Amino acid sequence: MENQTITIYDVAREASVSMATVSRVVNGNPNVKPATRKKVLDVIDRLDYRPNAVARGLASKKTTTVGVIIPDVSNVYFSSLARGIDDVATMYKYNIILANSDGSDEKEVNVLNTLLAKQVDGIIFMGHHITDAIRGEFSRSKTPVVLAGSIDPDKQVGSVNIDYKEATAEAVSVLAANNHEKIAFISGSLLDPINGQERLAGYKQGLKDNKLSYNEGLVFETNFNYKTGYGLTDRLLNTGATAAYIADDELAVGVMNGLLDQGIKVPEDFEIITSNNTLITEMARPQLSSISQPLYDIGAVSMRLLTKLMNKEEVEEKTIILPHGLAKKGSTK
Amino acid sequence: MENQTITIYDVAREASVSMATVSRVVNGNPNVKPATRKKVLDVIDRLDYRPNAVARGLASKKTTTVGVIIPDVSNVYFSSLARGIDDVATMYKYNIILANSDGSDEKEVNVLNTLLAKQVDGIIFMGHHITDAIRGEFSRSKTPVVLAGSIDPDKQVGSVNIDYKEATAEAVSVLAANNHEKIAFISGSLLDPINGQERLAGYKQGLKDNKLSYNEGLVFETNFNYKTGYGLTDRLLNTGATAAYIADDELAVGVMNGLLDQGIKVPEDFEIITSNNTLITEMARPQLSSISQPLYDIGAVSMRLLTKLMNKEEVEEKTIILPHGLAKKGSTK
DNA sequence: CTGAAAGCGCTAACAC
DNA sequence: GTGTTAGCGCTTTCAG
Repeated sequence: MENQTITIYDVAREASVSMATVSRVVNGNPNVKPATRKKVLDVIDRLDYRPNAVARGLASKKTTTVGVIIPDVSNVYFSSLARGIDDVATMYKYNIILANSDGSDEKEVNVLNTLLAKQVDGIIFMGHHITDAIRGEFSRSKTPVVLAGSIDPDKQVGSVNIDYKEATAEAVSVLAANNHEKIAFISGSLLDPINGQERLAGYKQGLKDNKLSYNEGLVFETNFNYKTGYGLTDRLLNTGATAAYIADDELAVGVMNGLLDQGIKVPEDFEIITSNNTLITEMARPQLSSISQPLYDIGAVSMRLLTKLMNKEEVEEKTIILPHGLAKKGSTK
Repeated sequence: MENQTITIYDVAREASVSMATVSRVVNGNPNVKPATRKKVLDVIDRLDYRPNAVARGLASKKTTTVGVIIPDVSNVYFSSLARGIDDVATMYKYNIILANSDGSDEKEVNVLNTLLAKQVDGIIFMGHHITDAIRGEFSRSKTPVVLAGSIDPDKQVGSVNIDYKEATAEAVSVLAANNHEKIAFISGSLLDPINGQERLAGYKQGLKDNKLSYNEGLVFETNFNYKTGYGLTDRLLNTGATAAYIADDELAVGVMNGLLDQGIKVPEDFEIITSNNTLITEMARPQLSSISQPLYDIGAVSMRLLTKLMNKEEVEEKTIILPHGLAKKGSTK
């Protein structure tokens, strides 16, 4: 009972053609007479032959798989991007090797290296910041890279994002329009460009646009976690803030629930605008007003851009900015 | 400016040894004199040599990658499993090819085939039911398979789950203890064994244990979606139900919010127990009481089981049942 | 402890 | 249109 794997050679023999011909029909090469094509196809069917993608990869130097480096798949923000990435990948016949990095600089480098060792045709990177180590690896290898929902001030590689600065400024303006004087800014590490540069700049811009002054005491540098948000209540109230822009939905629900549990009414006593408009903004009560961004599309467009890069097509602009919006719901008046 | 990829052969030449020796040091084979090992390592470092995993895969017939078939990564239930899978995979030096199936029978088969073509060493399958087509592919290939959080009545392949029947019966008993006469059962397709067999059986068992009679009118077959749950309110109330067991968290929040928005108080007028105890049960107000299951662990244990199978180790029991619990929160009295 | 040599299964010129 | 022939980069006997 040998379970001999059947190869292209077996098919060639059975069909009395050369392996080159078999390869041609398998790859849809038109230079094959219909009759022989049919003959080969029949044998393939009879023998239940399946091309070995690994051998093909070695011979052609293309694996039709791309690496996706993600901080944490179980986080809705990232898994939404991942879904968009995979759908477009499938559309273009690519597969995805998904690797969690936990946002750890060290893991990111490790993971990137094993992905490269596996000869992926391209890489999609999601992360809060690009370390020099990662940047070095990126430029050292000629494998195309696209950042999805991640900012690299250097703009050396492709990227797809929304205009975080503008979106944040708008959110702050909405809050300011309701006569709040003290609007808090609650985000993750300010060392991450998306927070420390984009969003913070947008916050300052928003304040300025509404003749409000910037006060460092209203800036909260924390992490994107429900419990963290929930625990922030006292510190937040102590600043005298009556509204807040929050950079993450889970964090925002935490903050809101913390306020509610202390008897603070949202939006009557405190207004909140969050950033990702994920499903949880709808599940929360009151529903959370939010910047809306096309998460699925950011992933999808990233992958589409990557296919072009892998295909060495001309790309007019590899720093893509997608449109955003503002969904007013129950946490603003 | 040739960017010639540097191969094991280059290293061998530079280090004045054979490629066999280089291969040995790269693979940690102990049969190498320390001195030569060092010499080789130095050259590897100097040349910045990186083994080509594809070539290695072809020669060794092992790719150190496993395929993961998932209905939808952007669903927290599945992405939590995926996280457990990836962590253990990384621990054992495997990578994950992640493929979304949308729960479509056809896509599942396609995806399975491309995964097999890519010579994955093993497969983790998540899905609501196992079609004959899939079962056929599973038995045809000798690639080991493990089901994660998915039931196959046939038990031909490995699987990791909790005891859904028992857990559901317990949930129903908790509800019954609060003197509800009409307890609804709200789940997904009853054609899926996990719902139609396990959970429904548990529901009936729970009713029986509490001397309540089964009434088909209280069984809701729907899908796991927030909006669907939200839209269920009228039909649900019309049955006269005053409590419900719900098979999915998003669905449960939908149902609850629908009730709340019609002025029904939870848990005073209506009690709810949901099934997955994901983070959203905590974010909801009131918080949702839930069966608790170790999602991350189900993924992790699945992957661990798969490593054993791939390694041809003896496995005492390949149908693994993990413990569950019941977390009482705000949606029950 | 080390080297030689034969593949792994397929693609890609290059002839005919 | 179709066949021949080299490899792709590495692992793995088998000698020695």
